[in-house]
Parts: sequence; structure tokens; C-alpha cells
Amino acid sequence: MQSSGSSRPNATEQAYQAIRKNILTGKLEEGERLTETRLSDDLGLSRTPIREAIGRLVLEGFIERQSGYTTRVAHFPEDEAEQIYEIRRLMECYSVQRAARLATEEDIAELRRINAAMKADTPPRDEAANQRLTEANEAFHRAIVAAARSPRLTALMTTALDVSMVVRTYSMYSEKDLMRSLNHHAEIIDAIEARAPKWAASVMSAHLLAGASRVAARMQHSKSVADQ
Amino acid sequence: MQSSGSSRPNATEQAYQAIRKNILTGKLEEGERLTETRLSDDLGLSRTPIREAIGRLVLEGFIERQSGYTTRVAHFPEDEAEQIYEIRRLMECYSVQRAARLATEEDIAELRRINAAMKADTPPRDEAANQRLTEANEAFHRAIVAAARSPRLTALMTTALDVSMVVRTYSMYSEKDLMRSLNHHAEIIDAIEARAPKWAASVMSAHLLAGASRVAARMQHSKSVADQ
DNA sequence: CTGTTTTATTTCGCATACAAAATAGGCGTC
DNA sequence: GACGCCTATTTTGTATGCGAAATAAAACAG
Repeated sequence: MQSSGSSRPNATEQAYQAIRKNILTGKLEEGERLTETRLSDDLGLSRTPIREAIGRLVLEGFIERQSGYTTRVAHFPEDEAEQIYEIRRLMECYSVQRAARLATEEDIAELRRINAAMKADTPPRDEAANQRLTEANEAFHRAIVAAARSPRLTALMTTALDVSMVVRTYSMYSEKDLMRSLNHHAEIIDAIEARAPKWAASVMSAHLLAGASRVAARMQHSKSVADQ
Repeated sequence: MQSSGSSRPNATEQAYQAIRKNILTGKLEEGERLTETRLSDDLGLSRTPIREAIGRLVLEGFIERQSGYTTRVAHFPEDEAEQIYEIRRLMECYSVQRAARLATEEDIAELRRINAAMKADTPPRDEAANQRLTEANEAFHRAIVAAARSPRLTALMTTALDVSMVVRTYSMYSEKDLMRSLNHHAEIIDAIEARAPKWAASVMSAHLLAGASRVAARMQHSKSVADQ
């Protein structure tokens, strides 16, 4: 069982993660022009993995090819987070409906396992626990999509969920929010097990709208703080 | 004004289109193992553009990386087309709602222009006209997404719409279907212009459900023929 | 000084070379 | 005859070189 921990990631993955992180943290500013050679120098990698990483980031919408040889960090609109949550809501409600029809016993067991792990970390004692919670939450949503048995959906959600990290910065759960999330997860699993697609979809919808609302509040807060 | 016609596509694009086409037409069978060298030899290109094309196709779900050095043509489920239409329906209904709020006069003019071009080709006299219709239809849907002003959505729909070519094989419009499609398009534009998101979304929903139904019928037909 | 053309430099796309990792095949053992 | 181990081959990941295209800079005209 190879842990998800990073023993030695290959250069392409390393480049992808690094560039992405630098975009999300603002080290690479919006609209900034990128050149393969500079990134290659900065990251200490050759151009090949850089190229591959850029290609992926372009497809995911983090980077824009302008014309010919000009490549820029994409511009992120104000309501980016809101949009992502809405798109995720649409796709995940569909996923969970399929999952309710198609999930196997193993899928359901996996979901329960993830949720149990999250419960064990609640409330989170330290930063590490928080990190684990975030990852487990993502794993939960991925597992739902996987249970939907739709490669197409999986492909789309891969980018959509990856993208949702944009939002992650803002999402430090309060204990109340966290409990609600766990209850949502548990109810979703129950609905899947009961083979009740609409029930599952409704809870999922609530789950993501709650998340969107939480994020919106945070952003509002951080904005009003910044304005002073 | 450089026409969308292919004067001289670069090698990566060429590789992408070729591999994709070979997958969709079945020349590369589902589950077949792919090696960069073989594709490189077959297409007469070096490995670099092949690699890039493969990376893209993996992200879009046409190709699967299994473990280590094994890469296979993905397996497409029976109801692939149905799933694609459903996913498109969800995303495009959302798009068109945003478009109804955010579209500029230019966006709307562009939509009308595309629809007029389609009308001019109706009924299609020859295969070229049919081809133009297919492309214009795709352009219409892309224009809607563009008018929604959501880079994230654009990124996701790029792959989703590209993917919809899977379905294209089956979609030879009858004149009745084509007229209905054009009317749907026209009504969608009107709804956008009237700034009526829900109206627009409803028509779009009908539009795509009609399309899904048409495709389902064709598949049923071609299947029953094949069974004999 | 502004706008345009010409030249120089940068940047990318593609080909190729090499090393590390994975697969496949052959061998011996149980 | 089936299974595991070791070796040979294949395949990928990464680095690098070169030509073409695009961008930036300089020269020039108005």
C-alpha cells in the first residue's frame, strides 16, 4: 500500500504543483507573462516537464495562451469561488444520483471509511489534522464520483476538484460547520445505500450550497478587513 | 482574417486529432495498449508531440494510464452518449443563465450571425453543408459558454464539447430535427436578449434533451440493425 | 516627437539522445 | 505443471539542440 505521501514525485508533477501553487498564492501574478525558460530556471528543471505542466494548466484554465508565443497567468474573476461551487454542485448532484444507482458494497464501505477517518479528527487538534480533514473531504467527493462509474464525469471532475483548491485557502472549518459537513456526508452515504438518488442529490446540493455560503462569508470578511 | 480552415496545423494538434480520430473510429480498439514509439512511427512524428497529445487525451478521459509504463485506450460505456448529453445539459443550462445576465450586444450579434449561417445551409444540399452545420452548431454552443464569462466553465466545456464528437457520428439531422434545432437556437438568443435566464435555460434544456433523444434513437436503430 | 519599417533577440515547437524504470521472457525450483 | 526469481528488452521521463516563428528593439521617415 503506497501512501499518498510524496516519496519522489517526478519532475512534471513537481513542475505542475509548483507552478499551480505559485499562481494560487499570487507569487505569479494574474496576467503575468510566463516563459518556459524562466520557469525552467526558477524550478531547476528542464523545459520538457515545464512544457507538460503548462499544457495541463492551460487545459485547466489556470494559464492562457494569448497569441503565438505569449502565455499568461489567467485572470480570476471576483466570483470565481461561487462559480466553482455552482459547477461542482451541478456535476456532483448528477454524480451522486448515478452513485445511488450504481455504487457497489465496496464503494459504500470506502465512503464510510473516509467519513470515519474524518470523524476521528474532529475537532481538529492541530494543523496536521486540519490538513488531513481537507484531504479526506476531497477523497470523499472523489469517491462519490468514482462510484458514479462515469469516466467522462471523472475526467471533468478531476479538473473541477483540483480547481476547488483555489477556494481551499478560505476554508478553515468552524466546529459547527465541520459537524454539519460530516452529517451531510453520513446522510449522503445512507441515501446511496438506500438507493435513493433524489435524496442523495438533495443532501449533496445542500452540502455544496452550505460550503459556498461559508466561503462567501469568509471572502466578505477578509475583504472588509482588507478595506480598512 | 485567417479562416478556420487548416492551412498547416502543427504536429501536436495533428497528433491529437489523429489519435483521437483513430480511437473514435475504432482503429485503435478499446483497451488497446499504446506506446509512444509506435504512434510516433505510425504518424510519422517524433515522440514529443505524441506525448503532448497523449497527455491531453488522458486528461479528457480518452486514454488511461494504468500503472507505470502502461497506457491504454479507455473503455467507453454503453451509455456514454447519454452521459455526455446530460453533463452538457447541466453545464450549458448554467452557462446560458449566466449568458442571459452577462452577454453583451456583440455576443448576441455573434449568436444571431451563427444562427443565420445555419439557416442558410438548411436544408443541407451536400455533405459540405452538413459539415458546416455541425461546425456552426458547435460554434453556437461555444459562443454561449463564452458569453457566460466564466473561464472555469470555458475550460471545462472545452473538453466536454470536444468529447461530444463521440456522438457526432450518429448525428445526421433530419430536416424536421434541424428546423427544431434552429428554432431552439433562435429562442435561446431571444431569451438571452430579453435577459430571461430561466427561459433561456429551459429552452437549452429542451434543446439538449431533444438531441439526446435523437442520438438514443439512432443508436437503438444502428444496434438493432447490427443485431440482425 | 510619433509612427512605421527593419533588424536583432527571444521563445517556442519539434527532433533526438540518454538514463531510469517497468514489462516481458527465460530459468530454476517446488 | 505452476510459481517465483533473475535477466534482457522495451518504454517512458527528462535533457538538450536546432530551426522557425514571434516579440522586442533599433533605425528611419514623416
